[in-house]
Amino acid sequence: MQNIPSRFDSMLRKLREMGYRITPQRLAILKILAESKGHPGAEDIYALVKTDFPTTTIATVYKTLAVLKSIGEVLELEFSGDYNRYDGKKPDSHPHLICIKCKRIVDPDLTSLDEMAAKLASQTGYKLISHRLDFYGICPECQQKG
Amino acid sequence: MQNIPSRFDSMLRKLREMGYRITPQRLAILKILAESKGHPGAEDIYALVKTDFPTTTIATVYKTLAVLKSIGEVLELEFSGDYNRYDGKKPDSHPHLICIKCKRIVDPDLTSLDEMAAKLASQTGYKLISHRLDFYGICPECQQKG
DNA sequence: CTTCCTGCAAACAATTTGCAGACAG
DNA sequence: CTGTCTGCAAATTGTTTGCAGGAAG
Repeated sequence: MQNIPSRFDSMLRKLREMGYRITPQRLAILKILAESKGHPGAEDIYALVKTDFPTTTIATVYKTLAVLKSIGEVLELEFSGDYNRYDGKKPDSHPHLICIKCKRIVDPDLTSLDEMAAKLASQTGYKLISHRLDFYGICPECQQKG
Repeated sequence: MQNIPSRFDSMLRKLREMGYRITPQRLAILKILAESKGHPGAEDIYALVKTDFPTTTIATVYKTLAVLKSIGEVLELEFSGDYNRYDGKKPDSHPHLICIKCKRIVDPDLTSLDEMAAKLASQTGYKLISHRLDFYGICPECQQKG
């Protein structure tokens, strides 16, 4: 568990380090990413930013997300049908558990994936950069609702 | 390893069973999926079909892929930036090893994922339907080319 | 014959881009 | 001041859809 201020601070520091300008819109987006418990999409973030900065547009959100992606401070989960989801709390590759009904995404505790990756790299000669592991299923709540 | 005729035949049989019509275009697409060594995208398939059936359109390819997906005879690998890729040889969830330079996708031999999934299901109460495990890296050839 | 499929074109939706004016440093 | 960022609108791209004619069964 990381506490909220530290993620916000480290994102902010990294932005400064890399020479990016600190604008109110960017601060708002950082705050949302650092605080959001789930894995919001661009539109979710946009809706939240707009309450404080009504003139903001979705393009600004996407541009800021692109910057954060490029400096490794946000993890983008791509979905070709649905919109992409963003994880600013744990920006490095990690497994996700996705409910195909309610679309909720949670982070399960899983070990042994790193060992698997290391073995794979030595077996194949690939230089592994990242990975993606998603499990698709139906969460307990949705199972009850039928 | 499955041999080529059997995948083609089982796809064809499944289509028949489910009451879908067997058209020359569909046969051509089945053949491509059953024979292709890689993980072609819709445009790749389209280009191949067009050599035999010049009037075919990409819409037909997508519609056929949708049918095959719905009966579980093809696995769709979604990418939000790039085009999706299709695997007709092994239509069930399995790990992939993706080169971020040349975009080649291969199937590594990995065990232990099923155990991991089983443990996850019992720990979380989710009913797991499928999963997706992609490793992104740089293949040996691309490492040499710099 | 009847229903499903094909081919064409237009529609879609998430994301990206170009540009002029605004603002951070 | 200067270069980057914002906001707006238009472009992009892979994929989907509606519909009329054509073919499978």
